[in-house]
Amino acid sequence: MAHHFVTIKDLAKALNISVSTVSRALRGTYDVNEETKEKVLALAEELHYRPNSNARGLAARGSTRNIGVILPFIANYYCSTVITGIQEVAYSKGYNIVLFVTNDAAERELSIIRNLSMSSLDGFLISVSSGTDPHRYTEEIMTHGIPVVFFDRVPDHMPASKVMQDDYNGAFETVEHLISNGYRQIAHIAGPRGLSLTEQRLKGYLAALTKHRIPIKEEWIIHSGFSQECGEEDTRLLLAPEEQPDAIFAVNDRKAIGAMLVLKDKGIRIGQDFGVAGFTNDPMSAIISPTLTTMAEPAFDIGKISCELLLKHIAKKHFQAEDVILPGKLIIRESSRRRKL
Amino acid sequence: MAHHFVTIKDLAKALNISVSTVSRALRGTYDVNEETKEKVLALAEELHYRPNSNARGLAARGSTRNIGVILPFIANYYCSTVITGIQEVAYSKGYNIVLFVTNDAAERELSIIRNLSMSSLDGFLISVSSGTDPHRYTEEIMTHGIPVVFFDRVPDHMPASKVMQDDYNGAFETVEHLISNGYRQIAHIAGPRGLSLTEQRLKGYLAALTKHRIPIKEEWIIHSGFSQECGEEDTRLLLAPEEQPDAIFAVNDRKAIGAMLVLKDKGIRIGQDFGVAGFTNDPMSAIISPTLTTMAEPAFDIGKISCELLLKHIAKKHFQAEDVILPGKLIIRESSRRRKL
DNA sequence: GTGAAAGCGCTAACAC
DNA sequence: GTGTTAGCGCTTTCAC
Repeated sequence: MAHHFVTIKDLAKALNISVSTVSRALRGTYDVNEETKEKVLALAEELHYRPNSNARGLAARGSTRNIGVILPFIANYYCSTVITGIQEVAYSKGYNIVLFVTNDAAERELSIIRNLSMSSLDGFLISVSSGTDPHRYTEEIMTHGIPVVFFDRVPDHMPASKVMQDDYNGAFETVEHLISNGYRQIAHIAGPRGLSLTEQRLKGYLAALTKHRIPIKEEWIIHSGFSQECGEEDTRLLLAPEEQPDAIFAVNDRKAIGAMLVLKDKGIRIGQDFGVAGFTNDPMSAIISPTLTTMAEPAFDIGKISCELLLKHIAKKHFQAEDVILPGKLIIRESSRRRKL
Repeated sequence: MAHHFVTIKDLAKALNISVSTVSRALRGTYDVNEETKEKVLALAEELHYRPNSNARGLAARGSTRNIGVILPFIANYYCSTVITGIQEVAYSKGYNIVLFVTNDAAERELSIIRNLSMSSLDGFLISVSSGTDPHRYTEEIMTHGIPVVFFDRVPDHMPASKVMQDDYNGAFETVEHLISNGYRQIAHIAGPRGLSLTEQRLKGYLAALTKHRIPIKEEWIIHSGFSQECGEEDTRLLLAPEEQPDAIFAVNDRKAIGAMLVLKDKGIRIGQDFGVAGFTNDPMSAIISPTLTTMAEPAFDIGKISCELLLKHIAKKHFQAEDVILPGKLIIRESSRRRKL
């Protein structure tokens, strides 16, 4: 399979000029005769010349046009939409994306990072896994001076750019919406502890209750994973005691849907008797019946902007870390529309 | 940013041996003194040595440990699950995946392939886009002798390995299930023409009708895209004329869900009055009410097996193209359970 | 404006 | 079993 690709040497030989001129012409460096340049480009086109990115990356630590994306999952609406956004920008700028999935496991995440061939990647887009010790990143990646942008699940106290949705205000607005629709006993089924996203949404929830002078009940705040099953379990726990909530604000739509399934199973009328609101705007939320009120996250834009920011960092050697916070949008649906009281 | 990574030269110098010995020790070639080998490995570990994959790929056309994955979308259940399967195998074998998304547009697909730096990828996993001319692939990729495995959306008459679900039998079984539950006027909302997946599911549908001596009505077979909106449109078209079907077999779950939304909107009782069945087993199908009967596709396994096959091809120079067809599993839910007649 | 040549980090003959 | 050396394809001084 020792197939020979066209190289700049081939072009140089055919045109009877030197490889360096070909190289310069190909990359559009200015001090090249317009005429030779065009000849080179034409021949390259004709012969289907493709630069060898290994050689390019190797020579003088040049750009490899590859960026690494490290995230916990891909098989869910939010993550795959973020990647679509990343991909859109990367494609338009001629970058390839190299995908690493951690399965939300800290060890796997670390092993991936440890075994990374940094030299072949120009930068990283990272969404950290749940139990991660983010300071490992400083050690492992950032000491190499490779640009990193964190998105969605960002670590605290990290001198790197971050792109995220407005978790705090999103939660605040959603809970306030529940309150304004007459629900008072609002529980929160939260994400895993230690994730800033979990913390911020919890804070938003607490702030909304406080603002409306609704007492906070610790036992109505349950931390667990992000899955639908976790949502189901949390909800069963909430419904077990004598005193029950009359609404649930879930950290994401999958958990909200889990909650709804349990509520429906118990014959509780969602909307009328019990309010439910989620976070994400997963297409499922518009399919389930009753439809689910949710704080829509700008997933595509998170991906797009993260990638743009990273590319900016890659372009200029000494960049300033930047934080970008994108607003969400409350989508009001049936699950929170209490019948006139 | 001119950061210096540890190289084999550094290791060689520190150990006072030659680079070739280091190189051999690192890759576990056998004719190396056990003792020196261990010393090298220990030092490499200590100094956090990482092989430079550019150099590796460049030198003697060695393996780059990168595989390219080209597919139409990622933001849906099926595709993202396939990628998860691919990723699982790639990770365990030390391969990276480089992702290319065509947005199901033939021009973009072609442009991606045209601009690929083949030299940095050891092989390709491809699911073709809708309007594609698959013979372009022969020309563009396969002439280079790079291993390719097609999955899910595979082109016909291509001398390459293919991994797919059993579309024909899956459709056949699903339609037969509808028939056995008393539905007789079964329409098919199909995928875009020209895709083997579309053709096979259509053939399965036709075969089931034929077997049960149910006349085929051309006007009850509608081709369009794969989206939920397409499902809605197709269904409106089907319900417009005087004579209407009493069941719909959809090429995928998103279209089936689109159909259900229209049916529900018209007050038609799904299950009792009208049967619906899909294909995929998207989690949505278990969420929608009534729940959707569907032919579950082995998405994760499609990814896993495709990747294993590709890696096998990469390992042995002269491989035989292989076809793998994975069975689906009918998941019977409420949308096809006709009340006792 | 262009060419010659060095070298990026690694592998694979080829010697010994 | 180990060292020497010649590239892989490209970029980039440094001459001219």
